[in-house]
Amino acid sequence: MKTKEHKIPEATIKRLSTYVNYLGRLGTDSNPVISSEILGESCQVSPAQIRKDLSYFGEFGVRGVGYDTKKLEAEIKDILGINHNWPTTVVGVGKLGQALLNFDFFRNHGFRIITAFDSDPNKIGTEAANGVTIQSISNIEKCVREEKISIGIITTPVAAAQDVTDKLVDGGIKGILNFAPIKVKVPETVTLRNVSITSELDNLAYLLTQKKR
Amino acid sequence: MKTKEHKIPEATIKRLSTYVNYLGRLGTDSNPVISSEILGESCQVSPAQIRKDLSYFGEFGVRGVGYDTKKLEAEIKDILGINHNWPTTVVGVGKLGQALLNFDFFRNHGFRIITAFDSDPNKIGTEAANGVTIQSISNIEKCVREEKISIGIITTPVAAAQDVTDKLVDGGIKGILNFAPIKVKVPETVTLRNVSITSELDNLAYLLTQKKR
DNA sequence: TGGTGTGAACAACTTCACAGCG
DNA sequence: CGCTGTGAAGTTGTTCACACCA
Repeated sequence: MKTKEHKIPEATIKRLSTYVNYLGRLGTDSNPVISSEILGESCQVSPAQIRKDLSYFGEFGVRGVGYDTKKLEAEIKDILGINHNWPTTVVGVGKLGQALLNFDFFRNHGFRIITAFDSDPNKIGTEAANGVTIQSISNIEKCVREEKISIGIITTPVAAAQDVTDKLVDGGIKGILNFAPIKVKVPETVTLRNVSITSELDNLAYLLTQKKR
Repeated sequence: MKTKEHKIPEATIKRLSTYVNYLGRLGTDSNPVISSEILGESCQVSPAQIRKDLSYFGEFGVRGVGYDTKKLEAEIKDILGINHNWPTTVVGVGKLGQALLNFDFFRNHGFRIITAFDSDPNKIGTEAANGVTIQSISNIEKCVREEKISIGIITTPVAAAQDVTDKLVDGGIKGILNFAPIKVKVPETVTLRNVSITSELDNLAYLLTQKKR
């Protein structure tokens, strides 16, 4: 993979994720080769956009033919870095946390959930899912450091979000995916992404309101 | 509210959601007025961006002073259309569906969850949360039509997603928020938003990989 | 004086159109 | 011939800088 010097649009990364997701679901035997047109139809992206997205990272296709399905999937996984095994933790074992802990996706996409944390004494010590035992929030820093956990997923209530963020950071976490509907603060060295379910709903409400007017 | 003719960037809507979220959490008594600079700090958005975002919809501030906190919150809610009571349903009562059913956010933001659907006979007829009873997937079309449900939230596995989408559409649904990691298809008349948790994780993996290289 | 509102400059992203090559 | 790869054109979104006004 030859990464070119250009800055890559964030939207491109998002789409690469869509592509690899679709390619993975495709029966590779029946579809050994795929064109940007066909892939674009499934992913609802224009063929030109797909080719441009891929061109940031190299030349993966064959002119006049298309892309080798299996090879393309592997290339994109390599680009995204989801062929590693990122040691991951989930902080906050409410319903959303449990949903993530049971989410098949992780196993297939290079994330290995090592541990989970919660503040509820009734949950601590019990098994959350797949052999993952719930530990006390107060162990976060120590555990993140010792187990060399790279990624922390925050699914706590708003009130606890900044506190557990700080603990993860103190333990030396590399990246955080935050589901709590508040923008937590992290030092420059830590990569942060906020997922805002609320803003998705607000956006939907806006679009529906527009249609009415 | 005077909506101007300009097309509004989607990113603007996303930010408005952030602003209103923050304003709602603010003690309005202690902060009757807020400037774009202060608001921007909390929301991690530039002051100019905030003023531009708001300017698409009208003039809400006072020069030399700032914005009336409470009034601004109300204005943005009006813009987004989250001061209505959108009749909403959740399809798929797994862990994620349960998380949403118990999510306080809905009550405060103009979404009223009326019903929930699942295919599991053991769940049908039981109470999911807050007086919401789980019904069979086969009732979707009839129920959506009779209860005039506007918004459907899909939290089923991938395999069921398109099928329940079609049922919602047949019932006359207005908008869909899809959490299943597949791009479902809807007619032009239905507003669709896909939330991709997987792509958020992929994006985080990408950013971490970049940092390493 | 101080913070808003906004046209104009700038930057980022997408689409187009076609050259290039199997 | 057909589909990729890619500069160039077009479009969309953000930042700047300052007029404006309580």
